[in-house]
Amino acid sequence: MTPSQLAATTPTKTRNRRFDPERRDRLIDTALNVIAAKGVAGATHREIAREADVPLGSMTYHFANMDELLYLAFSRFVETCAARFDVRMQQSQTPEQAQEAVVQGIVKDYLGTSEEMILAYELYAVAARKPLLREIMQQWMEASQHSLQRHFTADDARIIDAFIEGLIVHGSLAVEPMTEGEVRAAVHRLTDPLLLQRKQ
Amino acid sequence: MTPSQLAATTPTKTRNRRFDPERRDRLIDTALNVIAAKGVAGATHREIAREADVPLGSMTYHFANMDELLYLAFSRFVETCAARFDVRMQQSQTPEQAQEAVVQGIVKDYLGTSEEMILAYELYAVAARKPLLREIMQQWMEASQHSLQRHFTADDARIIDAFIEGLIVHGSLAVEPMTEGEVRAAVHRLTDPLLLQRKQ
Amino acid sequence: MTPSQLAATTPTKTRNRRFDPERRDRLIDTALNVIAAKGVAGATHREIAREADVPLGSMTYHFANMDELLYLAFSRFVETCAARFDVRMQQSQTPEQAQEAVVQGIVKDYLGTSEEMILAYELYAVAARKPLLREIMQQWMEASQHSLQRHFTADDARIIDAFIEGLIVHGSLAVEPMTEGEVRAAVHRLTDPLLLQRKQ
Amino acid sequence: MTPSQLAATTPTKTRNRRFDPERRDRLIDTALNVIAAKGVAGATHREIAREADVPLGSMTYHFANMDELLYLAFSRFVETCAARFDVRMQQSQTPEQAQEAVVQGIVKDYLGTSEEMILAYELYAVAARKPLLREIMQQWMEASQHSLQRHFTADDARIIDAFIEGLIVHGSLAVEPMTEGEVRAAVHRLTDPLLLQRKQ
DNA sequence: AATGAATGAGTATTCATTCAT
DNA sequence: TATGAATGAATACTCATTCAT
Repeated sequence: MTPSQLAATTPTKTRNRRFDPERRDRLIDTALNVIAAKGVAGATHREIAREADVPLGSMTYHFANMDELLYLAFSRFVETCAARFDVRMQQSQTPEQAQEAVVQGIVKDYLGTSEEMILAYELYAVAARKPLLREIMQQWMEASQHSLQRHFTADDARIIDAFIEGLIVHGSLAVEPMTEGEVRAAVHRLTDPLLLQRKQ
Repeated sequence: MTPSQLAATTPTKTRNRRFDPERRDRLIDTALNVIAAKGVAGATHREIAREADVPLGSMTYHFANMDELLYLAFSRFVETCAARFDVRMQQSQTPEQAQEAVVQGIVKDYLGTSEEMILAYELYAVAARKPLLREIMQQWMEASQHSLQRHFTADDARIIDAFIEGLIVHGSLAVEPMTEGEVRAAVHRLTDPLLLQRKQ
Repeated sequence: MTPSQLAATTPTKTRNRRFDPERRDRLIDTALNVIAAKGVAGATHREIAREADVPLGSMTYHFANMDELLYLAFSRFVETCAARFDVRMQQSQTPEQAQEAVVQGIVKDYLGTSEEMILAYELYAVAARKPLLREIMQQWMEASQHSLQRHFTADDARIIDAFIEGLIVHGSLAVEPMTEGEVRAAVHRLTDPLLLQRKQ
Repeated sequence: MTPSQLAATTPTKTRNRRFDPERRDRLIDTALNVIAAKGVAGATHREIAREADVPLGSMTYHFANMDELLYLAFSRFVETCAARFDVRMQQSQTPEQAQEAVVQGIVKDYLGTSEEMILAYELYAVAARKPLLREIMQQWMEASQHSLQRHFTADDARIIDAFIEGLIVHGSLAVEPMTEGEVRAAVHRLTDPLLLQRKQ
């Protein structure tokens, strides 16, 4: 067998890329992608390194251990989601716009892309077991309710937030996903009476 | 002292336990316990076998592979939950009793024991990735809505079911878990208007 | 989950077939098929039992161990091959017919079906390591040379037999398999001079 | 006695042998030895690692999977055999020397050492089933015929090569191995007529 | 600062064989 | 007599992490 033939069997080395200042950052994004694709269980150092085209040793150089990386990845995910929802709330002026923003938040941000939902479920599961990640989950809820409090009372915000949660879960795992119309009807049923007595 | 006598003196090694007709069934229960304790990722053949005090080879004798075991375990979990909820609904006579049964279902069956919640989250996460387990999730939803339809229209049942889902998730992962009073208030806010126009 | 759904996951039991007098015989044939399909290494009790639709316990009931089964299977294979070749030689009257019978034996019996060749290679490999199976190999050679001695001297028979062997191996593993014409030319080149001085 | 002194007294555990730059290469050789000793089926990661005094994890670090290792091992084997035969052919000047080189190649290189034959049989068997290894087999044949074409026409080379193959198989598996004299007689019977009309 | 090599613990799964029924 | 249940040893392979360079 000639050396060139041998090379076909062994993975080709495409590297020697020493300078890569944003690698750490890029690895966190890659980690999220891998979690979405294969779950937390499938998000191994090896898999993430391969996906990011980075040497394996680089993983533990940048992150003390997997838990740290998970923490960073899910933090970023939650921040992104929370910020996006806050923009929707912030841009709403009237109560009716706020209602519709909730509907759009559910339909556009979650029901559309299964990737977001998968990440959320992975976070639920892991948060139930690891306190560090549970904190992230709680920050998300607080941020979410904070956004809702731009238009609703604290108590109502909590209820609405829970409702959003439920609609998303149901909407994504049900045999036939909820339509935008169904989501809108559900949101209205809960929030219409609230609007009458809303925060002034 | 004959060898057999000697064996009697030696600390019982729990072996030679050849006949064990309900082992398969017991293993499914053990699997659920292990999933609750360590997650799907931690529910390995070894761990379940150790917990059930059964030789490792016994696992793959009884279950073709891990997915089959997961399927059986989560099926049992879902059946138990669905049956319990159906009893609550069935025992309710008036709409007001049905409302309260929903509240009790949330508070007693889920918020009380974190184990049930953890199992649910694990199921969400794994259902989002494996079609076989997604089916279970969907059967659960259908069963749940079927129970609710004893007292509510199909459309309302779907909304209420989603709301229950959200209250449970929020209730269990929030910094301070929801109290029974808060849950009751939330349920009433959604279902009170429904009762007026309810199924006759 | 209903029982019927569960059955889909667990292998269906198609049995309770107690009376099966030729089972042992059938198992030997099945073993040969499995060896041809998956090699000696892939011919496990489980695989053969599955292929023959027979309970696993039946394997060790009929055969003391795998070596015995291998012995019986390869014996049958060799007997079949040897008998077939002997018929070819026996039916040849003239030296020219014997020559052509050799050609046909190579082309029709081996080069055509890769299954026979695979079984032969598996036998070579295993015979080189296990004395019991080496005996079978030697019986085959003797039978083969005995058949050839109907038309050639003992010394020539041995040479011709080796040549047949080589043509078969080359013919079956080469990039482009030998054609019937090439085989005929090769056989003639070796045996034509022999015919002149042949056994009278 | 300090712990470190204690360690010095304990029998060397051959560990902490971190740096071993030619390990991969050595493992390929060890693999060949194990295949020769126990067959492809017996050439397990564990066995090869033990034989090479290397930790088990080292095997899958160096080779993506067993097939890759088999490929590399048999490639090396075939290269060695082919090179050795080519030297014999290259060193022959006259046709008569070439004839004798063929004889010596058979007798010295194969009939003498059963290890080489066993490796060849294992390769046949595995080549019949795995396309990747079949390629190796074909490269071997091509190399072999290329060497023969230093002295014979392409057509004759193919026939002679097949004949060599058969003589080796027969010679090694027969009840009483062929003698050098018998091999020489056989080779002469086939090649003498060829020499008269040989390549000029 | 960065990484290729290395490793021990662990993974699901397969297996020949035993044995109580 | 025949077999389903059982099991300990073994298999290929993956992994997070360590560490010498």
